Amino acid sequence: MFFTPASSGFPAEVFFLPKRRGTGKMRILDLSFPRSASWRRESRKTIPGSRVSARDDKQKPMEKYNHKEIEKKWQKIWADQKIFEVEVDEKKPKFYGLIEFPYPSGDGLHTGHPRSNTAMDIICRKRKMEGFNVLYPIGFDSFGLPTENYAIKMGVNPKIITEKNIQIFTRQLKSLGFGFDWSRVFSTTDEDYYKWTQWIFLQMFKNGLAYKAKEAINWCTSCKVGLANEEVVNGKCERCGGEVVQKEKEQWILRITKYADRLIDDLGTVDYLEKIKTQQINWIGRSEGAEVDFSITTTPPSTAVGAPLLRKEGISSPSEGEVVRSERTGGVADTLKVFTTRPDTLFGATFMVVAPEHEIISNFESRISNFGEVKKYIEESKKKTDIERTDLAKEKTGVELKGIKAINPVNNKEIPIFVADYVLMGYGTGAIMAVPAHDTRDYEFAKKYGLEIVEVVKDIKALKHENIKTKEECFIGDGVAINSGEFDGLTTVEFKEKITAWLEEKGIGKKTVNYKLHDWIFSRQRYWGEPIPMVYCETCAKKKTTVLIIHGFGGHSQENWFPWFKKEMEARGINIFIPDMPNTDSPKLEEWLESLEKLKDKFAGDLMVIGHSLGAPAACKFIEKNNLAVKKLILVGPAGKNCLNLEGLRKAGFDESDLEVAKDFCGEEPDWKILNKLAEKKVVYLSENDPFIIASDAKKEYKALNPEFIVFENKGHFNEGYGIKEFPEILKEFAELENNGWVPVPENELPVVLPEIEDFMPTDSGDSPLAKATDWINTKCPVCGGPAKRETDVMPNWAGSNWYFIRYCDPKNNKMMVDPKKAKYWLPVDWYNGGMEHTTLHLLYSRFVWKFLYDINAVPRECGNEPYKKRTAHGMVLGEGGIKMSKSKGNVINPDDYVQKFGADTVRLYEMFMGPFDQQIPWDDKGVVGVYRFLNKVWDLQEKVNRNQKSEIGDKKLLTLLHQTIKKVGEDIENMRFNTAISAMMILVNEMEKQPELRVTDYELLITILSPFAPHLSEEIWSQLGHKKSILFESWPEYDPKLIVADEIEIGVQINGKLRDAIAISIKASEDEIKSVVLASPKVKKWLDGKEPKKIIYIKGKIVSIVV
RNA sequence: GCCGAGAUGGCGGAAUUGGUAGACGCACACGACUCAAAAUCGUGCGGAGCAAUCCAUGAGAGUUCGAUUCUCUCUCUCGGCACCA
Repeated sequence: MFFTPASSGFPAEVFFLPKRRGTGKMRILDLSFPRSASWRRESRKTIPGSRVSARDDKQKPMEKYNHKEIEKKWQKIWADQKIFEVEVDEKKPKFYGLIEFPYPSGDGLHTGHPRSNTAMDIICRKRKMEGFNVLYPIGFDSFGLPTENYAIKMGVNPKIITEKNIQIFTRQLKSLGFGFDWSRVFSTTDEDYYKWTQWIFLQMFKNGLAYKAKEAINWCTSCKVGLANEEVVNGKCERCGGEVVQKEKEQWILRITKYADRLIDDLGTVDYLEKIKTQQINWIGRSEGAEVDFSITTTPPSTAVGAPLLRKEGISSPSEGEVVRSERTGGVADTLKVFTTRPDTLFGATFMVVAPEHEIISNFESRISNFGEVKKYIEESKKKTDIERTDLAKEKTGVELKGIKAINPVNNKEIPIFVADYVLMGYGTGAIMAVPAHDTRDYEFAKKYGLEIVEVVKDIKALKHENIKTKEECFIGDGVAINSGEFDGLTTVEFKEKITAWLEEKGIGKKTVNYKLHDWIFSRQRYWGEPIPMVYCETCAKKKTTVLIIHGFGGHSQENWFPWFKKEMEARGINIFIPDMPNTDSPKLEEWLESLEKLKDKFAGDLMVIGHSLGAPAACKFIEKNNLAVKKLILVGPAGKNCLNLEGLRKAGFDESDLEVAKDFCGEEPDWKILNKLAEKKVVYLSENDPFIIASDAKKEYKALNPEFIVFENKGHFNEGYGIKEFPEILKEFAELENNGWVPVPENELPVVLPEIEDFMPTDSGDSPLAKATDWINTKCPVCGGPAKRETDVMPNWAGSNWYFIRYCDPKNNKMMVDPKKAKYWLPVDWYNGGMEHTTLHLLYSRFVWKFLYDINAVPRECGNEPYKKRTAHGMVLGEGGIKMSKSKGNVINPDDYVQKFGADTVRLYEMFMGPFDQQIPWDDKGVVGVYRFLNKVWDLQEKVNRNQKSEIGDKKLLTLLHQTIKKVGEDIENMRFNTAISAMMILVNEMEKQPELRVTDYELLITILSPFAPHLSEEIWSQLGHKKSILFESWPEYDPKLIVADEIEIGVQINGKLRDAIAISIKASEDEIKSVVLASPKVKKWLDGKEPKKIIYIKGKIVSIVV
């Protein structure tokens, strides 16, 4: 280790400090180093070569504690006695402490890991001593790009690298003595684990939360992988910094947006740091406002200015001035829909802006007179990378769409339409109404192009205080309406409400909520991830499914849950028909059947029919009459006379003519036996309080049909009056349907094991490297048994880390994701600590997945709808000099060296002592020495302990300090103020050192409160004090409230606000006594200089302030 | 640009219902032990001054008997978001 320069002749130790991190060199002390004069003097006298033996002889006999031996010994004892291995124990309260499981990178553990791990270890050890059944698990988040990239470079299977890295991490983590339950360890790359990650995906698919769609995705040109929006930072890849471009690709996507509201609202029920909550809320970015339709007119102005101009589908654009009403369904209306959070500024909307990608531009191509110019602008903006687009933010550009105008619905004014890239297609509707008087961006744009600015909100503050000037000419705050016709004088809040109601009434707008959050792109075109358990079957894809919904009496296609359902089905690539039936208000069965027969030719593939209300009997007759083979028949209502609830209908207010209609449809029973044969699967929805159908009768009547009955409490027919907007329960009926040919792998075939391949290189075409594994790809279709191909994309890294904390409760279960009994006991996590860098994505995703699992009862109700009760965050450990640690900078600090040199306890203690836990702190090599000295002092104190004498020795002051320290350490741990807790213990130890003798009980208390921080040392001392059991079985000490009050206190004396004196006085002294003592003090007398005090203020136990 | 956090000795930091600024640790200086070094122990350690004292918590103002703590203005640093309508 050491070498002696031949020229020097000095013992090597004089000149060389221990090896430093990173440099690989010895640090050489400069001989001109200005050491003490005596050192220089003495060093000149030294005789080379005579020292080493002398040192050995005369070294102070003080035995330093042997951290290497002690730490090894206690780590073995903890493991042998399985002290941290826990099981469900209903008799004890549980505590589940969680840290982010590490990614086993090739660099090994760095100093950031022990910071979080030690903190939670301290908390968990304290909880254990407080009597809790503590679960503190560990595992590895082992899928991921760095390993895969390394594998590509070295040509080794990532599996081998991962296993090796995990071994290194395991050894390192064990060397630090964390109280992990190692019996529960797993890695996300374990087949037993990712089987359930895949299972969760399948549940999402079956519940309509996973879909495959062709979408422009963020494509990292360097990693050759699609990224979630969340993974793109400033237009660059979060991971490698490579350029990100848009690429069209079929992707698996998870509907996280469905949970957006709950992900915000439920934050009210958890104990997270405020800033973490804010980050979640900002990321989801919910904003409430209104959608408003602006009609479009062509110039020269149409004769019907202000009337909405509508266009039939298929006609490229209307002729001048023509007004065409579109069909209610299927037509593309010529309105420009905008989203605004400020509908109250509608009167100030003087122009409109659409994003370059907006369809209106191509729809009106022939009417836009300057289309060439527009096209050029669009192409230029497409060429800009995201970075350029943001860089150019200062200067807004755009082109007017000449030849078309929009009409402001509130005042019928014609306003121009622009295309500009400051409007984003991805948010709202991709079009805005521009209100330059009250929006900075619109203001900038209007100024540049000389557009009209109409002020419609008056600043109330400015009205009250005329001298206050607003900073800019454009006022964006709330105020009072002006220039807004009948709405003048309303406050912004009132106005928003009124105008939204007005828009809804007129049918030109509605209240809307928008989110920044997008659905989560879940495909990665890589190798080292969980295979997505889906199979593509061309036969099934061709087959296609047709869904037909027959609405009820007085119904039509645009109401109830039908529009929502149509969208859901279309997203799955399913043909769906919801025809408007003839004479809906006085329907005749014959007419309906005729109209349905006309549709028949359009059906393709398997047919599924839903009959809703009066549509139910119509559906039955339709199928029977036309001898249609139906894959599934769903009836929501009575189809025959026996279960028709005539009494209920009368009570519900239907008159006799209505009942005649019911009789027309239901009077003649369908032939149930034939229907039973024609329909492969039958489901009947019932509700206990449905006025149309009596559930018990229905069950009898439908007996011959042999259906599955689904009974809802209050949802079978109509819910909440007429027309629920969404009916998610029904989606399950379509779960096994093909999604454009995508078929889920049957659950009993999981896991879909990642095949071993040789070439991991991703392709420029955007296909996963798995696409080359032909043996693996070709499989059988689980539905039709024909040849099919496996999905070759894999899941993102987040997939495994979403739910790992659930699996810890029951890591070896091969029957289910988690045993509900165990989940019920351990979950939710009581305290989760991790880095700030994971408080948006990982936290959001895992909360989403938890909520989903909660909804489908995969985690029991008792666990609640939030996975983490409490979430805190630690600051990053920076390299020396305050620079972020990175391999490329060569300043990564490996805790191994410090564990070797100073021991695990020192590393743990230093990581906690270096500064406030939540702030980022640079690592300081020298600082480590301080806590090492402290631990040695604690060890050396053993010499002072009087083991026989348990009675009063030592003074009361020490006892007071001891109990104050117990109090402080306990409180500081709870608040994660570990640095001050350690400092308090240092003060106590310094004080104990000064004592000639120590009571063994006092020393034991010190060791007990120190034990969570420095467990090895504490255990060793504890056993040397004669205890047989681990200190972890000791209870956490309580301080004596009487003892924490000192007998004598020091009180400061201020004269005219300046501190002039301090006097020591008994705690029992009264205010008057204190005042007289103060006034008698010579220093005070001197400063008073004979003057009479005007006022004497006494703050109890703190200060006396004299005013002259 | 917006949101959030922060700025205290040579360094990491402590102290807030407004009440003795600089705890604890590092570094440094001197001393003890040693032939010597390391380790250890002791003393000192914000600045100016021989001292009494004065000045000091990013800068400037204010409230108060008293402000690191509260209010206002400004500067800088860090983190998050970034044309989100």
